[in-house]
Amino acid sequence: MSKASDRAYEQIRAKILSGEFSPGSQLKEEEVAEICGVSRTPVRDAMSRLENEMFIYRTESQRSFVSEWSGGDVEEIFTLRTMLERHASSRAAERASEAMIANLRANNAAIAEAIRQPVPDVDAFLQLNRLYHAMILEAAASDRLAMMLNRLVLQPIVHRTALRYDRAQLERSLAEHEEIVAAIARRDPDWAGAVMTSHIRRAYHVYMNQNGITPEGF
Amino acid sequence: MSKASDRAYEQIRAKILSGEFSPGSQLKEEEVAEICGVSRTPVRDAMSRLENEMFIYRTESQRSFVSEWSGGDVEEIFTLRTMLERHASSRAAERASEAMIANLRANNAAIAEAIRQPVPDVDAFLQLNRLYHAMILEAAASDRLAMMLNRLVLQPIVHRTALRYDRAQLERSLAEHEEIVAAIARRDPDWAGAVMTSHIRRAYHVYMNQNGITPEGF
DNA sequence: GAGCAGCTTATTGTATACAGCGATCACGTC
DNA sequence: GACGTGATCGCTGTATACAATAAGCTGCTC
Repeated sequence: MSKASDRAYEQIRAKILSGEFSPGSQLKEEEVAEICGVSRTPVRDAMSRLENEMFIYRTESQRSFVSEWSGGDVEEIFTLRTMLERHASSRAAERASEAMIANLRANNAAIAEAIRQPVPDVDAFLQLNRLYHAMILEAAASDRLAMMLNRLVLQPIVHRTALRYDRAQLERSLAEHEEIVAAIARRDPDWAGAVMTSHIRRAYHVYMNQNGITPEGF
Repeated sequence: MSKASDRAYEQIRAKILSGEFSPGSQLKEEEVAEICGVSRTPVRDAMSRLENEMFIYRTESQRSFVSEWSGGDVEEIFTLRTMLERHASSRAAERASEAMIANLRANNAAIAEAIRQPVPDVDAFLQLNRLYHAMILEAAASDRLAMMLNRLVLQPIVHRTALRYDRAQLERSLAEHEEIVAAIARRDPDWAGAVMTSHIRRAYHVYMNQNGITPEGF
């Protein structure tokens, strides 16, 4: 969107994720406006977006507070993501054009190059990974699905910076990406959906382990 | 939300659904503000909500237009609704408290009474029906699921006023509601999910028939 | 006559002032 | 001392004025 409103959005979001705005604390428009160096108008805009994304919630009297997240929320997000992404890849298997399939393959090749460096380029991996999921979503050709999923995917980035990737995990992720493309190319929605399901579920368990929520290995 | 912003939202939405704001036409904030008798501020609020619900879309230069709907959109909405409501009723089967189950049963009893009048009370049916789905959603205990589903359910009301209900259809709908509650009471998520799936799919086909999109009976 | 430059106008973005509503606290009453 | 009741104040909702940006038009050039 527009500049001031965007900057406000990014800043507030960053402060929530970093903990500077702690869970449960109240966000007052005027106060936030001063911090962001803009007026209340763009702040209100930003806050309504953040409310949609469930970073903040409002009481019945319209006061805003930073959402408090539990392990249950993380589970919920991944469960919904699983359902939606499975559906997206099934649809993609039915609808993707040859050009889209070629693009997916090219993306996977780029990922392979990024992670097979002497020291894997994790930033490049993450970016290409996002792009890959976005391409699947585009191939699914469902605006509403895209909207729901995008809102959801924004969220679990909470502790993302803390995630550690070893080479085996990166390779496994790539192998799944390739299998999904194969399933799409063969026009097999069940296959595509199944691989995507395990792809997301695995990501979920990696996430939970790394955040110490489930102590045992997998 | 607040009063002016809410009224603007309702008015704009109504005018879109009635066709007074025709698909593809531009909505200018000032113009709409005058029509609604409020200032641009609440209109902007309302329009951003409507954008979220995909009633309107914005160009890259931030101008707003009324969305143009196709049969594909309707299919998409029902498909997503099916997936989400199936999930909701499965979760409800795992989590609903005894009190909630009792409430669901009471609701179904109220529906029975409404539709078994000499002339069925369709308005009461529709309201109780909405309540029923809201209760399932509450029992599912997933805020994000609720948010997604609510945004989706708002939409297909497009031609709702045109829907005709005969007694057999109402009875069938009630029977499904009762079966879903039975499945929840038995804590059988697959059963609950399956009945809900067919419940929504049937509604979809009724809708399509009544709007003449699929000519053949079912 | 086609295409581009620059101006004009239409529309959205932001700031600010004021209105309204609910929360909170102080005071009085039982 | 607890609880209701009223006043104060803090925060959000709305209106309006102004700024910025993009679309469209006009007239110029080739």
